[in-house]
Amino acid sequence: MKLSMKSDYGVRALIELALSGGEGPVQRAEIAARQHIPESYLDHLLAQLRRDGFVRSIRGPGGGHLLTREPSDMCLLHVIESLEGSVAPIACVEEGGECPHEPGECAQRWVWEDIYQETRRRLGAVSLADLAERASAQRRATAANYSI
Amino acid sequence: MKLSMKSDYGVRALIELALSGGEGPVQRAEIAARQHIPESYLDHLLAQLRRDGFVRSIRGPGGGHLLTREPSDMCLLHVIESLEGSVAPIACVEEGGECPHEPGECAQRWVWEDIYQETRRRLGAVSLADLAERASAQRRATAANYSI
DNA sequence: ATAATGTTGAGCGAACTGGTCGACAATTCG
DNA sequence: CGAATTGTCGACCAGTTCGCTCAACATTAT
Repeated sequence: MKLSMKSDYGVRALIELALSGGEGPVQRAEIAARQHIPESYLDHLLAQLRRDGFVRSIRGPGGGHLLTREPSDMCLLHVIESLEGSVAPIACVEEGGECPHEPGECAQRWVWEDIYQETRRRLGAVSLADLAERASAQRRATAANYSI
Repeated sequence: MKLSMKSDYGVRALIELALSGGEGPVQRAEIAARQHIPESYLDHLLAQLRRDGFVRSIRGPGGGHLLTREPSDMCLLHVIESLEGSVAPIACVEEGGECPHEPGECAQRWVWEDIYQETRRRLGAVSLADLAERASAQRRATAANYSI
């Protein structure tokens, strides 16, 4: 029932890009440092996110990574589904899934189906902009604490 | 984000016991056969469920497994938490958890916290009796189909 | 005693996770 | 042009988990 680090890391990376929006491409090393992600692992996540159209990249000196759209136009659900594959808690709940044991439906399925839909609904309601704003507010608070 | 087979199997086993309530102990082999669970694997699940007080067992010939309480008095949440450990989608959301990266709170945590609580709420609202009733209705329907 | 049953723990192959590394491609700058 | 900088891709790897098996043992009805 656990989410993998992929999603956590991936979302953090996107938040970082959102926070640096409009300041040109951000380099892998910088994302990794600021969000404490192993740099060579971040490769894979960025690759996946690029494949699914969340980021684009620029090679060569001065290159880096950029969001393809406005942070407010990207929801957490799509990001997680890109990285995690699916947030279905049990296989038979996904599109076209069937309970392998019982014909038609099994006794538990409706419960998980409900939880699945609710999870998707909630993740779909959160945009990258929401997360970035929260992260930035948090940084300001932390900075204020340090400066006392 | 997947539930393991443990929970699925374990819940099925308990449903089976609920359906056979009042008919004396049910043997491992019978539960396994009726719910298509590998018999020797079922051992571990029953052991766990016994440790956490959902079933008790009687040894020797004529022995088997019984629920310790009324099916209506056991909710899905407790069963799943016994078998799965926790339904927390991310570690920092559990009791006493802290985001290892960021001090205080991380930008994503609130989302997962909400989903965690909602999931627990929904699982807590479903009793074993509900599931057993559904399973039995389904069996009647299947039997009716076959008899046409 | 014997047979039927549950109990326990060791172990196993396959898959997955989190991560590293190295070769390569593209781009910029001198 | 060539060197430096950056991203891209795929192989690989150690460790863990998953689903499952098995063998040895404990308990009890007959």
